[in-house]
Amino acid sequence: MSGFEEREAAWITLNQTRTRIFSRAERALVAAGYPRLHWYDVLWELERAPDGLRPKQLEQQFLFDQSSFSRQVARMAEDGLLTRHSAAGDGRGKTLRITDKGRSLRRQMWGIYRKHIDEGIAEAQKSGAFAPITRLDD
Amino acid sequence: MSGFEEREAAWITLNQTRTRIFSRAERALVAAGYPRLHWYDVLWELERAPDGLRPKQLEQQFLFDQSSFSRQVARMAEDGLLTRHSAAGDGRGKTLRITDKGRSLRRQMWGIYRKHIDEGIAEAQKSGAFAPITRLDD
DNA sequence: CCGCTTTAGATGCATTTGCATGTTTATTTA
DNA sequence: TAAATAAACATGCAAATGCATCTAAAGCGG
Repeated sequence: MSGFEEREAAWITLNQTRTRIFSRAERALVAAGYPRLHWYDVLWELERAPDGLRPKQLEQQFLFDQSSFSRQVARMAEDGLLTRHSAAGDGRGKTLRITDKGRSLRRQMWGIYRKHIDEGIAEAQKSGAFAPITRLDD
Repeated sequence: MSGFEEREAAWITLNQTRTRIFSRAERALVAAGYPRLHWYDVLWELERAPDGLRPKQLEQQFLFDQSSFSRQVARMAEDGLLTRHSAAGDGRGKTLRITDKGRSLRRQMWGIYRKHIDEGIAEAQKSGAFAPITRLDD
């Protein structure tokens, strides 16, 4: 019953659901003049980390490409959304901290993002998209 | 019980699971000298469509950007993975068809892709990642 | 049949990505 | 502890992306 084909069916619905929600949310954010979701994700993690985070930690968590992320962080710093101090006790690294502007932007983006999450997940439930996943669970 | 916070928790695990599987599969594919997964997706849809598909259909299904997809198709055609005939009965459009080379490549990629799907979904089950989704289901 | 609007797809151009590599600092090993 | 190796970011460059726009073919109202 829990053969490979069910795992693949689960993957397909999982992927479709995530793509649908992600695309809609991004379109809505861009249409409203906000940055994209990978910026949001960084702001959110930094907001939850009072002592800041090292770029390396975020790269690994989000599986970002190191060099792309390095430049993304630079752009976010230029926009005043975060700061880069040199890391205490490690002369190679940086410590990233969110700014008030970053916190404020994240909150505004969340209003839009959340709406699409709620709609998209509800929609997926209704269409039974998660059934294969649920079945895998028992 | 089925409040908004559970939907958001479902979204987070959904997204993490898909990112993990996707990234690992892509890395493995690139490391093995194969194209990325958005090429795979196109090959797969074309393989299941004996009469071919219009680019517009694929764009909408995958929520690809139109211009990016137009060029992706051009690259795939250059590589001999698909053909572009002018569409019967519509002078504006094209009909995309997979080639034998495309079919063969898709099958090879599937060997790698499938492994990561199975491992990733199994891993997500074990860690209880789908519990929030399951709970939303009743 | 003729403009007017819409649709399918391509393309110019600026931005972003990702691989490879560079630079600096930390860590390990001989 | 000096030399070799590894780790954390940054950067050069070629390729990919995405927005705006273009072209050509349908579709449509008169």
